[in-house]
Order: sequence, then structure tokens, then C-alpha cells
Amino acid sequence: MPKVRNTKQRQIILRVLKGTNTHPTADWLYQKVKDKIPNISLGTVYRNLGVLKEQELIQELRHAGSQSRYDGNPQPHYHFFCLDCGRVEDVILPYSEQMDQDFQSQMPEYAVFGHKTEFYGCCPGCKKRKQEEE
Amino acid sequence: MPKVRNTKQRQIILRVLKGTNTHPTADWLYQKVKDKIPNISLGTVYRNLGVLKEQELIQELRHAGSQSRYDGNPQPHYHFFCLDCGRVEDVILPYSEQMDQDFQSQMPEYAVFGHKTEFYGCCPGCKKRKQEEE
DNA sequence: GTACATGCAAATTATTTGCAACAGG
DNA sequence: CCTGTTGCAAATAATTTGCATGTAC
Repeated sequence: MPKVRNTKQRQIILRVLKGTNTHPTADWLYQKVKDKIPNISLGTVYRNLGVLKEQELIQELRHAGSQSRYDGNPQPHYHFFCLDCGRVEDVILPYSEQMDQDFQSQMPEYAVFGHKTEFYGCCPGCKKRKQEEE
Repeated sequence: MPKVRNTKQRQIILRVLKGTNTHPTADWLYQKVKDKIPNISLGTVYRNLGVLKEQELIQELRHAGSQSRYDGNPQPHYHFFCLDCGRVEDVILPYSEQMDQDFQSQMPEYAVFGHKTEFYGCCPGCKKRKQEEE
């Protein structure tokens, strides 16, 4: 495993990501970080997100039909995806160790490290907007 | 919503997908379907997977660092991703309605339609191979 | 016959990579 | 200094799309 240097670019990318709860895309981060480092390149953002994920300081979220999103909170927790506006939010439910235990007892030949759960539906804003349209 | 025709291409794509439990990629399906329809194009496979998903006859699975995979079983159920070999398998655990109810009571302003859960770890084959390498 | 669907190829989107110059420890 | 990292641009991978033609109903 190669050594990792503490570059200004990486520091700022991490700080910006930790400072938002919007679960942004690489491109959104690129735009934000450009305010601090105007000549940073998108490639650098991607490379650093890769490194930070490797170091388990952040996590990557993937969902059908959109680019990857990143979460500055590396702790396992659940997410909600709004099918209408694409917003991603944290879910206020504790991680279920029980699920992993249930998995383990049903499928004992497997080694399970954990699970990811994403809820989907309609966020409060979109729900309201839809009701008003009727 | 446009009318959907029952084309030979779509029939075969669906049949091949329903006939495997490997949760294949679009490209894998394309290769398989070519045995039946030699001059089918990859674009047609993608377009039909889109239509079938729309009709809720299949579902799409997405995971960091790999292309989309498709599942011929539209019923909500959980999946296991092997971090070593990339294999995707169905999990023998019932869908937890309870989770959706818990979500609903914690976050009542949201409309929740369901959730997806993917376990990750090491499949029996890879687990065994790793043990032997030690 | 009408419109949805196809094959083909080109386009688009998201992400990765080669490389020479730069900079952290 | 040494080697990881950057900016830039070009390359790749995955998926989507325009269009003339084909075909289901």
C-alpha cells in the first residue's frame, strides 16, 4: 500500500465534502473546490475521492441512472433517494447488525462484511408539490 | 405512455435474463442473445432493458466500480456482492416490510415506496481460495 | 398504414489515465 | 531528493441517441 501525502487539494476536497450533507457528485465538488483552488482539475478530484475512499474516510454511493455521489461520513448508515428530484438524504434509522446476523445464519458459507440499504420514494418537497398539482 | 410492442428481440432478451441467476450485465446479455439473433445490436439490448425495467418486468442493480447488472426477478429481494470476484447472488432473506414501516415512523413527511439492500463480503469460493493461500 | 422498434454508427456522459512538471515529508 | 501528486489533455468505458429502414398490430 503506497504512502499517502497530505496535499492541499485533498484536504480541501475532504473539508468541502464533510461540510455538506447533499451527498454531492464529483462534478459538484469540483465546482466548489475551484473557489478555493481555481486551477484544480476534475481528474484530481476523482483521484482524491478514490484515495479517500480507499482510506475509508468517505464512501461512494451509486444509484441507477446517475453519476456516483459521495458521502463524507464513512460510518455505515442508510440513505433515502428521492425518485422525483434525485435528492439523497441520510436516514434516521440505526444500522441493523441484526440483518448481518440473519444473513450469516441463512448463508453460513459466506463471509459478510456488512450491507448497504437505500430507501426510495418521494421527499417532503416533492410530495407537497405533487399534492398541489392535483 | 407509448404502446409497447412484443418484438422478437425483447422476448428473447427477457427469456435469456429470466433464464439465468448470474445477474448479468448488458454486454453479457448482448453476447448471449446474439446466438439467437446474430445481427442484434447492443443499442437494442440497452433500449429493451430500459423498456422492461419501465414495465417492471426486471430490475437494474448498480454497484460502485462496475457496470449495471440486471435481474429477471422484479420482486423486491436482497442481493449479495462478492468484493473479490464481483459475483452477485440472491439472498435468502425475506424482504423486510418492517424496515419500511420503521422508516415511515421516523420520517413521516416522506413517502417511502421501498428499499434496496445489498450485502457485501466474500462468497464461498473466494473465501475458500483465500484460506488456502494463507 | 401507422407508429413503435431495429441496426448501425456516431455522440454523449462519467470516469480514468499518461505524462511532464510540481511539491510534501 | 525521492516519490506521490498535480494539471492538462487525451483515452476509455458504459450507455444513449439520430436516422433511415423494418415490422408488429
